[in-house]
Amino acid sequence: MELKPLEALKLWHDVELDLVRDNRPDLSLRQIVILLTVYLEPPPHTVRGLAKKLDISKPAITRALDTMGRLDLLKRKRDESDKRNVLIQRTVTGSVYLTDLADSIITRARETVPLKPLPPKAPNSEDPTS
Amino acid sequence: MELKPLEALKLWHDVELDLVRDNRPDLSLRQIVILLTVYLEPPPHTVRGLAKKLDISKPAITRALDTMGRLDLLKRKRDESDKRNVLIQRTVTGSVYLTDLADSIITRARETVPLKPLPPKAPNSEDPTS
DNA sequence: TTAAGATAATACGCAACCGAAACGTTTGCG
DNA sequence: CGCAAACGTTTCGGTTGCGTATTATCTTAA
Repeated sequence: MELKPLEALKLWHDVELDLVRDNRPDLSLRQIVILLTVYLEPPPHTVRGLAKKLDISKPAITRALDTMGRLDLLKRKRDESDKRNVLIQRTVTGSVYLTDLADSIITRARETVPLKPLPPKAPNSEDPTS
Repeated sequence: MELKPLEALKLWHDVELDLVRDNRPDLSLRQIVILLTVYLEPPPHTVRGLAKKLDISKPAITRALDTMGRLDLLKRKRDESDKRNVLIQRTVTGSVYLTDLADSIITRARETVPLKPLPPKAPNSEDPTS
């Protein structure tokens, strides 16, 4: 995928503006990273594993799980085979949240970075982002 | 630009992971939106204008300017023609911050969403994102 | 000149977050 | 069995953020 700097920043801006404006719960950067990791990478996910992978302290993970658990974006489950562990699991609400996020990214990407219609030289009259 | 849902989320995840891991100042979503708006849209920018455009309360804008001003990501300047206004201006540090962000987005986009090398059927052994 | 309006900043109370350290529970090794 | 290690949570002190309401400053119109 090819992307110019101004296009990249505009895409970022537009998507984050969607996040800020909608009444989606106001997640912090770290929380979103945790949420995405749980949904994108294969289970199992533990507090310690996430802390290590994301370079975030364990208490910060715990607090993020508290908050996002309250929002029903993900849930905890005790590991029965080793009761010291807590397994972090996905929820329907969380899936919906991320589906909406993906929609926003895709839509904004389409608006911001038009597919080039013809390969060699498009007869475009604009050169907005050099 | 074409993007599949899982690609979009992975891109988002990877870039935010860069943000979380690097020692870049820990800006909130709203702060980043403000920063991007100031750098992407034409001046002048005022507190009231940003508050209205982004649908954020004025005190929240003021606080964000305090924080990001301390970080030298942008700066305030009194409007001499109407001293009630405060004009928000760019800084070198802020430009560097956003250049780094753009780099991260572009790099991650290249990793995550490879340009299709041959149109009909590439001899790829993987099908990670359906 | 004075009153009304506009603008940004501040005060206040509250909630969430942070890292470091301490804690309770569970496991597993000696 | 007993004790150290592993794991997640909680506590602690401090910082930052939020929205509402208020304040200080500046402009403009009567």
